[in-house]
Amino acid sequence: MAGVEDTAVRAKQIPEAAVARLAVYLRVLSGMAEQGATTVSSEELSGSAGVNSAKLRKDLSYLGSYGTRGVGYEVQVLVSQIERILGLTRQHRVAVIGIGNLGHALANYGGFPGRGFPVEALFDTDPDLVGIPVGGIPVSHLEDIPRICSEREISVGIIATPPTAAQSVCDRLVAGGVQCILNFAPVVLQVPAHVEVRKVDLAVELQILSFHVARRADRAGEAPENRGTPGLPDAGLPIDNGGTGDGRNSAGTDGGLGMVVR
Amino acid sequence: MAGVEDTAVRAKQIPEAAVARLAVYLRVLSGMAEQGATTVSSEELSGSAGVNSAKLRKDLSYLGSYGTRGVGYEVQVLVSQIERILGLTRQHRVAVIGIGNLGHALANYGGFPGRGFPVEALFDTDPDLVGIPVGGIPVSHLEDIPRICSEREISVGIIATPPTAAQSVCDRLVAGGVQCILNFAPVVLQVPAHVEVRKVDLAVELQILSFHVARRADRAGEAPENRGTPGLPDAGLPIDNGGTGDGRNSAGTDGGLGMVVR
DNA sequence: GAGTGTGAAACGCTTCACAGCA
DNA sequence: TGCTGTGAAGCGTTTCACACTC
Repeated sequence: MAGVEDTAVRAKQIPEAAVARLAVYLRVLSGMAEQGATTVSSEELSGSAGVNSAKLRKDLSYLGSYGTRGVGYEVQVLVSQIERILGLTRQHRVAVIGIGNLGHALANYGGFPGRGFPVEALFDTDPDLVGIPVGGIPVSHLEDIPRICSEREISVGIIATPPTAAQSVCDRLVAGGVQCILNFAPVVLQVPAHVEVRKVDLAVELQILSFHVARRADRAGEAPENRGTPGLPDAGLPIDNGGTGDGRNSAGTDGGLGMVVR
Repeated sequence: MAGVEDTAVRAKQIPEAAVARLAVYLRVLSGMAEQGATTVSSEELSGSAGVNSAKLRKDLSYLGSYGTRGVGYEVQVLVSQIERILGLTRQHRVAVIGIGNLGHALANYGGFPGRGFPVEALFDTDPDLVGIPVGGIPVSHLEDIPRICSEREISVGIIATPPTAAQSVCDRLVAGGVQCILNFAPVVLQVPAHVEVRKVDLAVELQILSFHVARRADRAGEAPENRGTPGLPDAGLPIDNGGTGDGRNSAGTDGGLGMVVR
């Protein structure tokens, strides 16, 4: 597989972490361009993007050398180069599966970020929804996922169903030729190697935050800087973990964020 | 800051990456417990969580030694230990700011994942919304964020507003004593050091996926396995961890999902 | 002088492989 | 025998510091 001959040799294998940041730089740069800026320094751009300048320069260096020493970078040039690397010069048709609260929000975008991610198909199981247009696109049934995705050349699937439905939806997306999946359901999806999955998990995010609060509380012994408001350590009630049972969730209808609660 | 700080006295300093996975293990374990499982091996648990067993064992070792050689781990014990480490034994009151599509979805949870994250306040600027209850809680005006958060002892703020409002909302949350912020708006927030921020950015996620598709297309020169009709190697095995309640989420549109578009 | 581009050091996370205990 | 717990090796990412260019 070596092949590397593609584009001029430059496939240097950009670190995954850098790819995520490039997307952020792109947004900041677009904002700057809109306000008329034509050049930026690494210091300036990194400040707005929330990283340090060394990291920013390293990241940009993966694109090639597009800066001018003593001056900075040309905003337009960076925008184009980042779009090129991220593959944003072509369209990626999107399908949203699970038209609950979250799915609705996604479908209503109409067309995603600037350019590049038009929503072209919606799916749900609910008979009351099938056939009805949401954000201009009629909702289809889950069973038609393979056919429709194939016909419309969908390349990205966004799963916003309850967790129990997620794997089967995923399988159908794969059968329909979808290569990328953004999964909002709290389940670890099983996919063939050629499919890329990214997961967004609200519960996990909240729990990570919780961890940090807890850590902070521990070492709060003598934190000098406090913010005026009291705060109260709030001892916290134990939530009786004993029971554990929590069971919840079942599949709802609303295909929504994954938690079911009700 | 280079300083050594009080070198870890008690805290073994669990790697950030491990913390995120612990939350996943917790969900899987809760599901197993619900189905009556009392013990698991690292092989089993890691399989369901989508990681390899060595990593799982290493992660669990940060909690202490709770396994039994030759046997495995007791599900209940792991659940309790992970909850302890993640600080889930106490409540973290949540406020949602920006009641658009996404905000609504979040507010309607009613109470978050299983236990621990009750939504106690909602905010928006829209006069038509202020005063109206959503998911049982009346919407308040952004101006009251500091007072209300302080009164209700909110510790987590979820920002689901349009990007332009995000920083000012953030400042008010900080003024109200909020320590953790989950940001759905596509902006890099500026916060004091004692506040923890996590960001969920739909646009970035899609662009990362786009990058991978592009890379893949490049080296598709002679990929033997193509997707013809992918038949799927059958991925499906039962994961069924589904059950546990937790949740998920994300994105919002109007409120912010983040992409700006032009 | 100002600011980029980058090798090399430092750091943190992951993987390996095996000792140790039930 | 079976599986956990963990030191140590391996790797990817971040940071440093400075040569180089405008």
